[in-house]
Amino acid sequence: MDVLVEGRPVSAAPGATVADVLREALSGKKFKTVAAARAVDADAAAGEKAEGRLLDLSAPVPEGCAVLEPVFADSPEGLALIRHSTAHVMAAAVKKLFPKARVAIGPAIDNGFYYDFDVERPFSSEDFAAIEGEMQRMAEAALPFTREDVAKAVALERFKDMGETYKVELIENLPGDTVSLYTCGDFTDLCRGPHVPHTGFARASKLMSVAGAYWHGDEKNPMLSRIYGTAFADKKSLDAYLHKLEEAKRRDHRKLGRELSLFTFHEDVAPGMVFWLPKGMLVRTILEDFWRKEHLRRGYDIVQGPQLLRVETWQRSGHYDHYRENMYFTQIEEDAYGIKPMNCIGHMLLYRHELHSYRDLPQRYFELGVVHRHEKSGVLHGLLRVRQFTQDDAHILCTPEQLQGEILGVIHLIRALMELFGFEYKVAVSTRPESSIGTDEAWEQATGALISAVEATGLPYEINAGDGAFYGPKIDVRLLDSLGREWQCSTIQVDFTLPERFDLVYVGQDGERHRPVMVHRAIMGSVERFIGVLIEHYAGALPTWLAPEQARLLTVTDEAASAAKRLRGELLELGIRTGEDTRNEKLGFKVREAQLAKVPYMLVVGEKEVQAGGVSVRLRSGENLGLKSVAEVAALVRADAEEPFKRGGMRYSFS
RNA sequence: GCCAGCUUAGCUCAGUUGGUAGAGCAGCUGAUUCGUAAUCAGCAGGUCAAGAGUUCAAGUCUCUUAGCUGGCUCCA
Repeated sequence: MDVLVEGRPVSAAPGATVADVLREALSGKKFKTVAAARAVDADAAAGEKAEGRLLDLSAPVPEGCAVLEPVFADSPEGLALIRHSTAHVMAAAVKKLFPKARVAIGPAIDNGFYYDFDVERPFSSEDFAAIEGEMQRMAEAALPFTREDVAKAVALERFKDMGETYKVELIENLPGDTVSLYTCGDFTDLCRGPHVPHTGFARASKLMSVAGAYWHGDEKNPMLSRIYGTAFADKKSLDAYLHKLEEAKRRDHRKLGRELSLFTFHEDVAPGMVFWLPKGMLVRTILEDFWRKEHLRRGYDIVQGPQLLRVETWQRSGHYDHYRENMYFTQIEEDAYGIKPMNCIGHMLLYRHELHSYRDLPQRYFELGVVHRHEKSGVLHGLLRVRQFTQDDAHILCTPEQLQGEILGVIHLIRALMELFGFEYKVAVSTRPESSIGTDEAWEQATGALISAVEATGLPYEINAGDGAFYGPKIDVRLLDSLGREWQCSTIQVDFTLPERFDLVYVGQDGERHRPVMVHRAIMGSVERFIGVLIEHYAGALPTWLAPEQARLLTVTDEAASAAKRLRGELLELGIRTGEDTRNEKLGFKVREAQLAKVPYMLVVGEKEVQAGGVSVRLRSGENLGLKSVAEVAALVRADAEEPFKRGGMRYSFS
């Protein structure tokens, strides 16, 4: 039988293993880094999309196999295998050191792997040294991973004998009559495979952290002790990854927020609520001003509703039944009030203020609305997950015929904003959750409208089944932070239910009253979160249009102080946010501080500049532009600030 | 909420087997007037997160509470 390997035919003798064929086909050196192989059958190979299946190197070449592709250790697929196998090695080490531990599951994940254990005493990072030591010994021994396929009943018997109750449960729920087991050293585990040939592939690994995790992710189940680790094809890649993590810590918005004096928290006073310092508030103000103007330009009306609404209203809206857990309540005299967790009710009551004609629709209400949501304490995270935040919220009331167009308009606005900042983002459509209100028909209609709108834009998207809001399905857009974690920002939700509950109407062409459709949408999502992601995205060096201090005058000696004060006044007049550092310090020190504050333009004023009536310009990149006049500096800053707006459909009014 | 770890000066962190708290930066004072990432000296700054317990003695050991950090979806 002939098999194609890297485009060349190789003969496979009867009974030959995958390893035999690959060793034959590849030079000896190259073969050493092969972790597994991908086999494609003859009939599948003829098709366009031949995916094939992964095989152990020790497996026999399957009947009818036409193509064998080596999976190299440093390929993404090979890495996943190494990580999965390293999880087994870790489990073996844990079983050796803690014989009572019962094993649950141990998959490879994005940047490594984990394994869950049921132990009397949860693991702590102090256990790592011992476990890593044992793993290292196994890696050096290069023990083979051996596979056996056994009948389910046999496997059940074996794992029951070992007291591995989680594995027993897993086997019971597996389809088919046989299961595959992998043994490495003294440790046998239920596993679909494949694995790397031996534990030598697990030499570049490191345990990262411990965490509690529920069996099957369900909080009703027992809590297991999870150990996270990572593994790479070689030590160098592992070190590079660890270095990258260190770098990411430097971009952490919480650290930068303190260093740049943007915001602070007083966790004991108001956990999960932001105190905005002057510079941070300035960034917010600039962003919000820009955003209000952009909304006015796009036909939105700016409105504002109250913070507190009486509890009866929340009962009517359904929030009391479906969202009470996350709401704050307060009692004054005889009346109970709920602090708004969302802005929609206010906007509906605004709509009810007058009778609307179909000619007035769509009506788009926009509000930078402050909402409070009582999130569980364990999930709070800097600006990215807070309890009080500001939504760039809008509610669009329109006729059913206008719905599609309105959704498209919102998606275009999302794209324009993402392009302005150069964000990468992911789109998902979330469908009806268990706890929800409204008819099946309305849900289907709304979900269909969202999906066809996304498809019309050609953006790739995924479906999150059951992840919708209680009143309607939604489109979500998620951004990534410096560690690659996803944070939801934009959301578009179609709602046929609340207009019903609050009896919203418009008068149609026919003179009859009709029910409008409501679209809830937020683009930044939360101004707090969006700024948090922005800080990490730019590593604190905000683009010039958003920089709280666009330029800073640095004096060389006291002699230049009065000139600096005058120049600052002139720049402020020209609309440049300018600071000054006239302290009695060396220039090098002032440059360093301005650099750390990530001020885009450093303007040095010394004897030379006073003589010439200008400033010496240094950029935060370190580049020196030489002597410039005030007018030239203002033009430079202005052009720099406006630059990002040349890309998309956004407008920036310099003021 | 649950699991682990953490909480010492404004910030970043030391603090030995339990013996009574220390540094750098920041702040204040003074000297210095200096050319593109840290001038020097002095001063001041702490109920060691809060509370309880063990002990002759607790930052250190035990318990409780609060907060923070990382996890808790990705099917052996």
